[in-house]
Amino acid sequence: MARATTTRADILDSAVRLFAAHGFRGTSLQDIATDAGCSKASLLYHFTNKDAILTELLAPVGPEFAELEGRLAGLRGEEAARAAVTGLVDLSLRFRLQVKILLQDVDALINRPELPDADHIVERLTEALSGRSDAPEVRVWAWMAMLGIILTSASECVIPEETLRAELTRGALRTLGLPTG
Amino acid sequence: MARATTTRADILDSAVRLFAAHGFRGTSLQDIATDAGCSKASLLYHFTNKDAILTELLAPVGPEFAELEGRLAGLRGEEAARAAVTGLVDLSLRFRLQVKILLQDVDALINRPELPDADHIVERLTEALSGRSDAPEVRVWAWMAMLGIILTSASECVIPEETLRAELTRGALRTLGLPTG
DNA sequence: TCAAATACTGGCCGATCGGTCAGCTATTGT
DNA sequence: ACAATAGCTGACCGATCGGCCAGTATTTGA
Repeated sequence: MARATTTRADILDSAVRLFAAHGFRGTSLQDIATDAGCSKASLLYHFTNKDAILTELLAPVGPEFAELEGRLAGLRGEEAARAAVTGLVDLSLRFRLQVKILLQDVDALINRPELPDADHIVERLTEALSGRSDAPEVRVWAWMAMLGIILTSASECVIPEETLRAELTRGALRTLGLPTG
Repeated sequence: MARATTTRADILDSAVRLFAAHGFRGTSLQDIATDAGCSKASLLYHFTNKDAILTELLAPVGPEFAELEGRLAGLRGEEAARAAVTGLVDLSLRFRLQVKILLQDVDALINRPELPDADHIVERLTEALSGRSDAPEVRVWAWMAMLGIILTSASECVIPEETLRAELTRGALRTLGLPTG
């Protein structure tokens, strides 16, 4: 076997960063190839097509979620909520670039000059963020919120991993009304 | 002036629906023209380019937000939070297709088979959704959450306007820990 | 009645997209 | 030493994209 000067791993590394930065549709095969230092044709030697690259990037997330669900299956109440927070923060940190991909196109649109800086209004909402709800909308709410945390943290990679993990866990627990132990 | 058989309003109506359904990048000028029943060249007679269509669609949102901010400027505490909820729900309903545009690409990616159905995990998070935080992440959190509400409600347009408005307002107030009076 | 202006269109353009293919190169096992 | 093969590439393909333009039809005000 000839030495692989440009490996699959290099391609995946370039792809996940570019997808996270410019979105899936906003990243061309040529962009990835240039970043990885190889030709576009080399990409399609290692992967059947562009979509297969994204598929491989997202593939590990599914089983990890399934495993977390399994760990939560036997738990109830506060213990379950605490384990869910810990597990989700851990997953979000390990797959933070993947999560960023999901939010990239939102980023691109939300930063358009026609749209307002929503901070001032949201500030007032968060002044008294609390309450309880089992309405179906809130599940989407909570899911998007978790993604929102990662969106913020993903661009602050200078923060040490462990510090970030502790901060996120503490913030999530506090927001859920659980003791931050 | 010749009679406008295909007006600017028709084009904008087609565009906002298609952008909301398939995203900005996922909608071509030809798609819009076909839906509006005119030629692609006619689009570019009424609008300087594709981006100008999106710009015009998003344009009214900014001033409305600014006006809401002005109304909130003199308020404090619970009164401010309540007015913010009412105003945001109202804005979200009036511009629900615009908001859907922002979330469309998230939709496309989040429904990939490699990704898990996050409902089971999020269920446990929402079991005890409460708490309080003034961390900077939470502003993004709250903003994404508000978008999440709309994402859910936008696909349920069969619900009467007033019912939806009341439900959203009540849910938001309850989640903020304010009396739903 | 008739130029002027508006509304609109088919056809075309260059650029870029994802993807294919024949062939080159370097390393491998024998 | 030498096929075999993995890794990689330049060149090219058809499709599609946003955008341009000359030209046509319709309605207008004078």
